[in-house]
Amino acid sequence: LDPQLWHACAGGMAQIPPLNSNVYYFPQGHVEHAAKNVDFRSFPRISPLVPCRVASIRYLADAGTDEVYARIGLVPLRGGECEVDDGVGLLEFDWNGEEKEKEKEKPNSFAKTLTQSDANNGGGFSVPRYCAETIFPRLDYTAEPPVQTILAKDVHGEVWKFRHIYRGTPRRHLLTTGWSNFVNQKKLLAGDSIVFLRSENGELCVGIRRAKLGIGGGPEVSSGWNVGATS
Amino acid sequence: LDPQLWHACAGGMAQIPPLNSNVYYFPQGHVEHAAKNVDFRSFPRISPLVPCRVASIRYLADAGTDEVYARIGLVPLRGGECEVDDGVGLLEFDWNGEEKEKEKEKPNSFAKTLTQSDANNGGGFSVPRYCAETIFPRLDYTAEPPVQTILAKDVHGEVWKFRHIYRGTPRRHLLTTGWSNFVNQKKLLAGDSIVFLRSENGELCVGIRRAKLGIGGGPEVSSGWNVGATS
DNA sequence: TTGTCGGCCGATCGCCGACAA
DNA sequence: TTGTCGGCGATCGGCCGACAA
Repeated sequence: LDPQLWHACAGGMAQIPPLNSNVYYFPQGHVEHAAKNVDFRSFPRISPLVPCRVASIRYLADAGTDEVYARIGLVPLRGGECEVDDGVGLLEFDWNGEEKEKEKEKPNSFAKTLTQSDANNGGGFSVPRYCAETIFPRLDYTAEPPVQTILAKDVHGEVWKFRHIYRGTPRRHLLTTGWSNFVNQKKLLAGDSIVFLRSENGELCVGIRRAKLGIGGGPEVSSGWNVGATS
Repeated sequence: LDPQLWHACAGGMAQIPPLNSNVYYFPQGHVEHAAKNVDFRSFPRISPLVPCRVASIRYLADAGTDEVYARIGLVPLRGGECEVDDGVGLLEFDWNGEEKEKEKEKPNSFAKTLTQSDANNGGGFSVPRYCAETIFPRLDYTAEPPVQTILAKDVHGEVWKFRHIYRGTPRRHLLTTGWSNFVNQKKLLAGDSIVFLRSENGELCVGIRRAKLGIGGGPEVSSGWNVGATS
């Protein structure tokens, strides 16, 4: 999976530490993410934070939901080499809420949260002008109406086809034919987000972010780690 | 699962030995049914047929495909008690091909292989007259046209609703509303069979037989059991 | 008796501009 | 600029009798 598309899908709040950098590994956070109701009192000898070196990073996407995640290989560090590089050790996703795209100069991706009209069966997708003009291929505005076919690769490399038209009064950009099929196949709902990315080789890519995550995301879980402080 | 419906779905070719009867267990046939390419040369000590007593029988149906199967508990017999009751020891299914319903006096089930028109999307189901008159609830032929609602339980106990009408010139029995939904939900194809059964308590039941079995059914597999004879 | 076909009618899909937030 | 709505034409699902195997 292209790291560029991966980061566009994950959003700016998801930070991945550089390869070979030194980070802290938090077993509690890891286990709370992976499973519920693990009782750490059974493992009293585990250190709450473990200095590690980032040995490998794999950018992945769930085959069913398209949700992106990373598999990071960590090697524990021995005694003296415990200097951690920066404060970005904790892998945490928190891209919910309206995202402010604070890209530097060349924003090559755009995310939009689907409205009811976007997700409604039988409807089209209202393309924000900024997205159509900076991310999509150039449209021939001299035609009447201006129309083109958009091809976009998803995180699995599958290509999706959309009809992109500029019409209506006032004029606006819309995705029509192909859109409802995409919504149905990906099981998108109002509130989910769609990401368009123009990759470095000029290819258009498409990713999604679910409003409701496939796993986890529930209310806080007590792992028994700090029960002494709360009881 | 009702054994009556089970046998109607399995067809007359599927024989199940009586409880507590004595049978031969064939490990080779069993393993060839369960897995492919098991090399029996690794287990040269296994006897090719094992006298057993039938300790339990469970009539089951696959949750996904509705295909019926039986789980038979066998207890190996010691030395002297090896008298096998009859020749029905090998559990084998072979219901393919047009089945001849050679029921004795009270045929309470009927099977039909779906035609292209039956399975075609948007079409109905042409009910053979014999099935409509002997299995279905009595239809009021004085109405114009004669119509009734059919309720039928499948192997999971789920109830399906069909509109049964007697119309056309010449007159014939048809299932219309509800039929295409049944075909789609069960993923039926032309060549598959449908079984209607009137159970002892008068309930109507419906089962299916797939033309292509969910598992197995492929070409012959060499298990290495008799390699000496073939090489 | 029953399998297949074309007709036909109603429901749904999906593209459209109007309008307003 | 863009979200939602009603309109409406095209398509599809599904019920029908005609006809023939």
